[in-house]
Amino acid sequence: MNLRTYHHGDLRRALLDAAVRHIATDGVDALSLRALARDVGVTHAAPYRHFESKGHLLAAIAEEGFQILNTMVGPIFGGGADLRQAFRESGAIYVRFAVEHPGYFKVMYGPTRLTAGYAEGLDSAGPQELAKYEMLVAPLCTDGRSPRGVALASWAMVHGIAMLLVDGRLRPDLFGLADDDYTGLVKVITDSYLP
Amino acid sequence: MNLRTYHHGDLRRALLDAAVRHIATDGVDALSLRALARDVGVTHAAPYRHFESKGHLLAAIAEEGFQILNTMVGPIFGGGADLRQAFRESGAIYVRFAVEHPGYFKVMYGPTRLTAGYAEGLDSAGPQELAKYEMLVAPLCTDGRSPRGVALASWAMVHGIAMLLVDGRLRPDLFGLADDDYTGLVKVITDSYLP
DNA sequence: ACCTGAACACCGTTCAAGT
DNA sequence: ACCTGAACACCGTTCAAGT
Repeated sequence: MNLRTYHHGDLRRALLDAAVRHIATDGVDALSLRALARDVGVTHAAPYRHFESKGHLLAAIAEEGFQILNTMVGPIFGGGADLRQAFRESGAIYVRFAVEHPGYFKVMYGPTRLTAGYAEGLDSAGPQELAKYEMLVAPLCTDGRSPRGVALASWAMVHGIAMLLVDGRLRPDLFGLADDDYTGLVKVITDSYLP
Repeated sequence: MNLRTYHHGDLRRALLDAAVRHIATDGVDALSLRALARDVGVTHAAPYRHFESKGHLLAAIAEEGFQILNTMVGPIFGGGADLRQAFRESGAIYVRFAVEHPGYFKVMYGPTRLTAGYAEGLDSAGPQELAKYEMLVAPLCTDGRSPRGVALASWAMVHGIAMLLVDGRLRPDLFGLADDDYTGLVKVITDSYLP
């Protein structure tokens, strides 16, 4: 928040932070590079010294978001923790990330056209996550169910909840829960379905 | 597609159709009222005789979309059809609607800010669907599972699949299926989870 | 190396004026 | 009743010029 060091120093960082903040409240399609530049105290052309285009800025945000999500989910499966429990917890963390970092989530899982093609590997971000999930869940599938099917079903379920929450289309109080009790929401669905 | 009758006749209809077509291919945030007017062969100010704003245009599209979806899902649960089977089928239809009418789906389930506040009842479109689902699924919950939980879990799952497909983030060929075999994808998850 | 200022081709929206 | 044309305040992007 030290605005003075931003202008000379790390304009790139300042732009990324401001963008994430704007997107969290107003959505990604309302983002304006010019407004961003104004907020950071710089001319509307200055951002182009750090990002080739608006799309490249968004791609950089998506990349950071996936890194953050990975560092949140990674430790869950580490060590000798109960795999069944870890699997449930990973879903809650996915939703928690979405709700607590909507500025990242909306870019990561918005329309692919926003980010794909502007940075390496973002196009396959979905399939990659799915493959990871599949390997993790495989040991739980002792009853003949396909690991890939279970991975897809649980990813879709958790992703659906996250999307509906972030878009303001689902509120925990519909289930008699506190407004910020998204973990409770996740428990509602895991109690119905997850292995 | 009779362009001559559009100009005098039903500009409103022409604008809605053109918008759905544009959104299907380019996404909702790339939609331009001026480009729409150009496509239909009319001045950029003409749409304002039929819609108060871009938001009202989008809200009208969302309303139409929910009507279409309802007429597709409604008959599934009618009559004495097997409820279990109907429940599975309704999920496939939700996904089919999304994939075959992405121009509608992207507006209906895009950021609420796009449509909420521009037309009656759109704000609660999500919760309404959930309540309907809950009533339909209740008779299936003979094992003590909460109908609301089952409704949420299955809605989220199916919605997640639809979102990932429409955003181009999930392709059926990841599962050895044909590129347009979204029904197969739905079967993959129902075989893992649905009651 | 990094930022500015003017410029270009676009937007959404408004409004007087035309038929 | 419905559409036009000019106008306003915005965009994203480019580029010569400044330090």
